Amino acid sequence: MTKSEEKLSLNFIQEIIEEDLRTGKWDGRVHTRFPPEPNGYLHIGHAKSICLNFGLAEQYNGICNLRFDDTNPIKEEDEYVESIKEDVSWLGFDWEDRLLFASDYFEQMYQYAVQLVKAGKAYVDDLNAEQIREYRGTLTTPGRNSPHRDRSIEENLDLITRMRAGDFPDGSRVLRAKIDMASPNLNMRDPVIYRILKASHHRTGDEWCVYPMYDWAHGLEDSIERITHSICTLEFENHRPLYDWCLRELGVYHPQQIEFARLELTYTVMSKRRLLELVQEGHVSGWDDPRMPTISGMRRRGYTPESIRNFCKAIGVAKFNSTIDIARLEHAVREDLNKKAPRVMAVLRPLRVVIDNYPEGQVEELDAVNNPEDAGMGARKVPFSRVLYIEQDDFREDPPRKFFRLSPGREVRLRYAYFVTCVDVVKDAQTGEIVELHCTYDPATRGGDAPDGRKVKSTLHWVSADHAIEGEVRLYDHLFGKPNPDDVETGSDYKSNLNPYSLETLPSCWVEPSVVDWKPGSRCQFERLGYFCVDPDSSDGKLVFNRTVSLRDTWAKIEKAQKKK
RNA sequence: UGGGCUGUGGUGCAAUCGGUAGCACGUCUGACUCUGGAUCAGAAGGUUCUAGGUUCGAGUCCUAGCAGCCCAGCCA
Repeated sequence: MTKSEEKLSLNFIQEIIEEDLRTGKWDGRVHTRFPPEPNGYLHIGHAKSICLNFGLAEQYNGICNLRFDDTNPIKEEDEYVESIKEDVSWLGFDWEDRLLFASDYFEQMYQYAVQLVKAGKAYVDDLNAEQIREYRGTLTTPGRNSPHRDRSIEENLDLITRMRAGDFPDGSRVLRAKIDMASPNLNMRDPVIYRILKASHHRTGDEWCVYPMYDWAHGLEDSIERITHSICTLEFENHRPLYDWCLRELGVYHPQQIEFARLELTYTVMSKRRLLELVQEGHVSGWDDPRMPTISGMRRRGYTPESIRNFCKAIGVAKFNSTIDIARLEHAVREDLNKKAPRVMAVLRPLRVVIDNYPEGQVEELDAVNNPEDAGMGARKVPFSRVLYIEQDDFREDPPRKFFRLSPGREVRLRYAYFVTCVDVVKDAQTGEIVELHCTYDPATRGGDAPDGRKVKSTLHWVSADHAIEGEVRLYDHLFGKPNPDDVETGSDYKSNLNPYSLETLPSCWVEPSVVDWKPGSRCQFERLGYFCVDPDSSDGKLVFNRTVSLRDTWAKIEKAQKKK
């Protein structure tokens, strides 16, 4: 996309920002924030928000804070803070010196609450949670005022002081904003803004026993940090009137809240609750299981930060609740890895091949290009010898139509090596299973080109049996079998759609020796198969590879179409 | 007779604040190729939720419907 095209199609948030810049609403400033609650791991949906907030700041010469919205000590942990920091920075964003915590504003937020009480706009309520719910009314009927709604300011002040001092047990009292119990927006029916929680906080320890609720805290955090555009997801639209009310009543700096649609992806689930459930029930190996849509899972799977950022840019930002086809994510990694990943040959399901006319004991080091897309990535040597492995899929004794690979009597090219022709098929006497192929090679085709100009229909990857190193390969597929995991029979839940084939482990594959020293995280393309990366489970003796994504596979499509007929 | 938001090809997003629907992903052809990859060229696919209305002209404006999503935590 060129600059001028980008200008022509601004998303609705960019439009707001540019208008603000034009009118000087924020003195030309753009200051956003990414405000995660440290109660779980980040996923690709958060990546959309991160790219949006940091991206907007970058685009308009502004800044973006990383702010932990840690107002509920019961759910929050340092482990999550650390993983979130790692993920945001891995994605390529820098919060510089603006690593912030809502908990650092607890005193100020409390003082603001006192101010609200003094203004007669908040009161301490003795109703319990159940009673508050009853008094709240329903979607179609108005609520009723609490009997404690009209306490004197003095009494409220005394009560809130004692709440903070720890005089009352959990749940016995709350501080409520005094707004309107008949409002059609339930969030405005005297929302609770402080609750008593005698819980230890991951940063403030036991300093506090009252904690602010989201609606009270969030706007104040934005205000204190002098955020200009407070970007959040659609479900907070109903909260905006309250966000505005709080800041207006206090008469403080007042950012603009803007809501956008959260990301949904086909074949996966995105809610923290469900991801946690998958982890806890052992459907996946952990938050960083390569099948998870978490940032840590995708990192382990082999996704690059660039591919995720490109994906987020490509899907756009709007207010329509949409579901993105996971093929777009896969497209984004392929596009990036195609340019960056060195090519390697590996055979996943080995079929032994003996080159009958190749001298026993001879080994040749053949030249192979590391990346045809980038000459700068150089070349390497791969050893060739008399006994090789090729992919089982690359041979058919009885080739169907349009099958171009090896079959009896047919000549194909071994990549960077020689033309070979299949002359014999050896089968297991008992099972009839093909155990070995015999071929002859044409010495004149060394390197892969025939001096007489003859062509072959296909090129196969291969490894030398004596030189290849053994490795484990883990193939991943979609976590769920249906585009929409919620598409279930009545009575069962999304988990009944878990894809039983989402992980296939191939314990003994053969990889060309150039990868011996590779470390976890290294990425490559196994030619003709897909993009892979070295998993942390690798040990000195044995490398473990994760398949990030397969290559586009035209033959698989043809085969599938043929089967349908 | 709760309120808020949204509705454009299979999917996602555009359309210079009325000018006659475009891009991407996906799908399907073909070319090229030492990856059936990549690349390149092309095709199919939309009565812009519906019905009225304003206008020379409406995806854009008006009216009335319909559908979907969100809200009754002392979660965020």
